[in-house]
Amino acid sequence: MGHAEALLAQTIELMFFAYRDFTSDPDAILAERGFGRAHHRVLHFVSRYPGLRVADLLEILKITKQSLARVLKQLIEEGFIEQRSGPVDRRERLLYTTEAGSRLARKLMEPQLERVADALRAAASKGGEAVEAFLFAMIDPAERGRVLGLIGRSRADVPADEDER
Amino acid sequence: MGHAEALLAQTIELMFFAYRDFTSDPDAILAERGFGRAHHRVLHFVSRYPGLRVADLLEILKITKQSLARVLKQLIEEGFIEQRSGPVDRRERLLYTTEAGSRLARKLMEPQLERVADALRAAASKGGEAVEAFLFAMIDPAERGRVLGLIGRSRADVPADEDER
DNA sequence: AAAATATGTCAACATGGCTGACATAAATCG
DNA sequence: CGATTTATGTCAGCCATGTTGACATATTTT
Repeated sequence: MGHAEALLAQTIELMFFAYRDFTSDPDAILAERGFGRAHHRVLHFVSRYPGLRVADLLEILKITKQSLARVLKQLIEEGFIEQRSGPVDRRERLLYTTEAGSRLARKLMEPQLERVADALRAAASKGGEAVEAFLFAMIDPAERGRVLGLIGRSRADVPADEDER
Repeated sequence: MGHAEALLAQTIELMFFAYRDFTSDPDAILAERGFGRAHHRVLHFVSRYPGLRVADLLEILKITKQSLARVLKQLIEEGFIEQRSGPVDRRERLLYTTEAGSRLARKLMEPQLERVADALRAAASKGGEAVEAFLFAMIDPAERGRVLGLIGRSRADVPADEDER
């Protein structure tokens, strides 16, 4: 594996780690309510884009109607999302969050906002290295040493000045 | 939601889209062999970090021993990964890819390498906007219009000059 | 010799993907 | 108008992959 490719492979791994930790905060909150990550995704997009149709959600999430129906049904039954018929095309069911839904969506997004804000701040000054710095900073602070330790095992040119910020 | 926060929320969504598509290429290859994403993760890390212990994998993947054992067992039985006892501590089982395992890991990584390389190229010149450009470029080209269309619905300051590269 | 550690294994369960078939209502087309 | 297409819902059932908790074994450490 060449030098350039090793850098790319590292970025692949940073993607994994960043996403792993990016989802961990909301997961913890969801578990308290008996919801899962699938509920979060639906609630998030409906909250951010009110009036979304079922078909829109299917395209966004890239899941099947059945998978979506399961979680959407629960969110509706438990009063987090409500539907209205499309004013022009009455076959469409437009999705909106209820007051409770908005609150939960907000609560779930909060730790992610903070994580992303921190990561962007860490990446801002870095110019060309902005991306790696960003993804690295997305990883739990407590986990960064471990990730560096692992990544450092395969190669030399790790952003070692980046640790434990 | 303030202006700055809307930008952050967009980045959260880009993280989702980028990861969604980042995993889609290997998923398709894995499906042919009856493997899933979990197999990929194990194979990838063992391939990149030969001699990894089971405990290391557990920490990296943040899954339980049982979840790991299931897929690891299959990878070993089907001849993609082999174990050797630790030379110093014989309780440890050090994991290595076989020749077939290396080939598969390589094949799975290839589309991701390409995607990341493209995305980094797209982000390189962008300075402060490097991160968004990177994540955006991680999304399937065919999907970018849809994502822009969606994201454009909530806000104005979208990187609209970024589309269909 | 006892305790701690690394790993494996079992049973059981939950979530969230999937397929394929079929139903309904509404819109659109010829 | 009648036929077709579209948007959505729903059912049964399957599979992958996450979970817990208990327990077994070999090996190392104390």
